Amino acid sequence: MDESKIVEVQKASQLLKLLGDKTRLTMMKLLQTHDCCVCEFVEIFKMSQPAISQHLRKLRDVGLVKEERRGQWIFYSINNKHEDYRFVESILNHLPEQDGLVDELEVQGLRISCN
Amino acid sequence: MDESKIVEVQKASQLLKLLGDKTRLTMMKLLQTHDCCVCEFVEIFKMSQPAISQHLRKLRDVGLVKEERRGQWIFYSINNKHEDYRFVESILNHLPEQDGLVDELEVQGLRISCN
DNA sequence: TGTTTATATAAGCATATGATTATATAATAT
DNA sequence: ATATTATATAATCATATGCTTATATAAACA
Repeated sequence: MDESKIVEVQKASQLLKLLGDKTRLTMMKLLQTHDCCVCEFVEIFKMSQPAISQHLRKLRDVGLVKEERRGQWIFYSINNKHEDYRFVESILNHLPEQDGLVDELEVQGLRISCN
Repeated sequence: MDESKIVEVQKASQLLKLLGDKTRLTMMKLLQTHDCCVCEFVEIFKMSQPAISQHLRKLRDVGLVKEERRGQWIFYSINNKHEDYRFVESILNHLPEQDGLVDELEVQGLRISCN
């Protein structure tokens, strides 16, 4: 009752279903602190490139993430302008940091950075 | 980061998947304020009794709800002792009250009350 | 220009999900 | 004891989901 922003049940269940997948939920948590490109996700999740692309598409289709080309890579980032961003954020804030996953990439020299 | 209780991603995604269904999410929101029996849900959701029973079973299987027999009815209630109750609660708190659904039952004389 | 690299999309497939119908169980009412 | 009422479970089925493989696209590079 005290929560800042009200989300209609229909909308909320749609968002929860999207987040109700381990891969996508981890992606979102990661994106809270790091923009990532597709190939980084492929490494992190040890999952095929199409599989990753398809998860990102679902997140993008509802506007939870944005894509932006940087050089030869396409980077994904959290869309904090999303109408229900506060709702999503409050969920992600209950999850443990996933920075370790990105750190591993760094160690392996697989982290993409193009600023 | 400021959220009280940390939920592992695996566990969180499982819970979110459960809540990522309009019927179950509404059930949980309703149960925040009213214990309900199966036949009330059947009326509220205009859904078959087995369909309702199966949704409740999923919620019960992960311990989000408890069941208790009262006379000829079996009432369901929120299990606020659930390990991740705070997490779930914080989600439900973003949703609009669903009391109207129970009020309708009352009007139709279909509200079950046995105290 | 042609090749490589990064990503997206399409088609196909196995499994998961949510509903239905039919039936079982268990308490209540007659 | 039997019938009724409330609920659960099982079997079935259509649709959704998430992955794979194959292919398209589009920028970067030689």
